[in-house]
Amino acid sequence: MPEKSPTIFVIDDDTSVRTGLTRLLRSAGLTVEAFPSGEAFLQRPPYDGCGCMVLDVCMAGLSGTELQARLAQQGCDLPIIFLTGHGSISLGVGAMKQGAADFLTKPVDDEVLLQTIHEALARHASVVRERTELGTVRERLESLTPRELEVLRCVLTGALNKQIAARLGIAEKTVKVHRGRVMEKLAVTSVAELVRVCAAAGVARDEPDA
Amino acid sequence: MPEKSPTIFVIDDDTSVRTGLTRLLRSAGLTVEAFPSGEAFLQRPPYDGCGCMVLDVCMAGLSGTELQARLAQQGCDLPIIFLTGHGSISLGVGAMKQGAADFLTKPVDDEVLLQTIHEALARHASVVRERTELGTVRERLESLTPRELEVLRCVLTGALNKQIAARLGIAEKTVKVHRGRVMEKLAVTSVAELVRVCAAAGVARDEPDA
DNA sequence: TGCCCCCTAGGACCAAAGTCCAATAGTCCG
DNA sequence: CGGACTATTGGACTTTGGTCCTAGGGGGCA
Repeated sequence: MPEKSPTIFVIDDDTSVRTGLTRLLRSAGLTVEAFPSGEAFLQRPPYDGCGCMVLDVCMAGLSGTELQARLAQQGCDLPIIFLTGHGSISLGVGAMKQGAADFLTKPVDDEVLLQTIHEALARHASVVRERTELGTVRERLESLTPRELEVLRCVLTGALNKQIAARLGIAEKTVKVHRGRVMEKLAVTSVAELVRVCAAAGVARDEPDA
Repeated sequence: MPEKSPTIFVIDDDTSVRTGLTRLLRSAGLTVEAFPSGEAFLQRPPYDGCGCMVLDVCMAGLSGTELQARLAQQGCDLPIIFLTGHGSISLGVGAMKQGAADFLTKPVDDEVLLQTIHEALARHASVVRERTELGTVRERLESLTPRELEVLRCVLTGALNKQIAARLGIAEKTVKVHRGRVMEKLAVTSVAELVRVCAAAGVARDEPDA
């Protein structure tokens, strides 16, 4: 199936700006959802697809940067393009330090905005892809029993089965069984693959000493 | 031995600013080198230790952002803190997008600058550490013969010795020999370690099909 | 020409990993 | 109480991986 088309979330408390932006982006073939405030956006069920946000810095209630902080804290990875009427350098630089995709001043040139959005979408597409793959691996990792996870951690250190057995106080035979199940559950066929998927998923390996 | 103390490179075409900054930073216990222009800094032998740059945006000759681009292109990873008298939002945001550590407006508060520098140094220290480790691995990788490298790439895919032998058209025995030498030269004792160091050094693995 | 490095590889083994079948025991849940 | 799941292990093998020692052929270099 084709990927779901990316969605642009426009958030601005000025109705005319909102409708103007929405019209512009829709006419460029983009899917748009517009909100009059950060609070309104937060009401929305979390979006986990590809997309980006176009966010006014200065709004009543939650400011743009406050919303940015809130979203970051929630683990939302949508790239944020800020728009501002009367911003300052430090505001812009601060937003960028917090991970904003860009920070544009109003009135913004239509072409520049579209260009910026497309760059953000392109970068975000790969972020989403990676996140999705990571999800699969995480799911598989969670199907491991505690013992299997222990064995996995040892395997990641490069320990031999007999060393693992000694560390866990069980027979080498048992280690082999767990190890086999780990490979099966994680759907890998070699230690090389195993190390890679675990590295991607951030599985800590046991410290080899102790 | 203790790490060499980090060096701050101050670049500003205004002599009084330069001496002022130098004095401030030295009194804070930092090592400083000051230059009147980007060109002057580029004359200097490349610095590969930990440090950071404090760079005026607007200078005759190479501008701050031009120097930033030049350094990035040369692979210099020193964090850059920009200082500007009359900057614009887009200038600041652009510098940040290009990877600047921060972008401060003059007159800059002494405390803020020192704080910013210390943050940059802290982050750069780990970058340097990582770069150093990477260098060791790269060196070892270069000591591999072409054939050993081929075998390594196959091993990273998780292929069995016999599969590697088939793909390279040699005896399994020979694969073992190469493989053993690879492990020795890279100073690792397990496939798990091998995969990790190669991932860190960005060794591409062979495509398993073909 | 002689030396060194690289690639090759066989023989002889040993250690490690993985597999199939079978079995015991504890825990948790309906 | 009877499954379902987990953890554990034994036996019996097969396959793989890795290490000695030995050794020939090709290429580059002093």
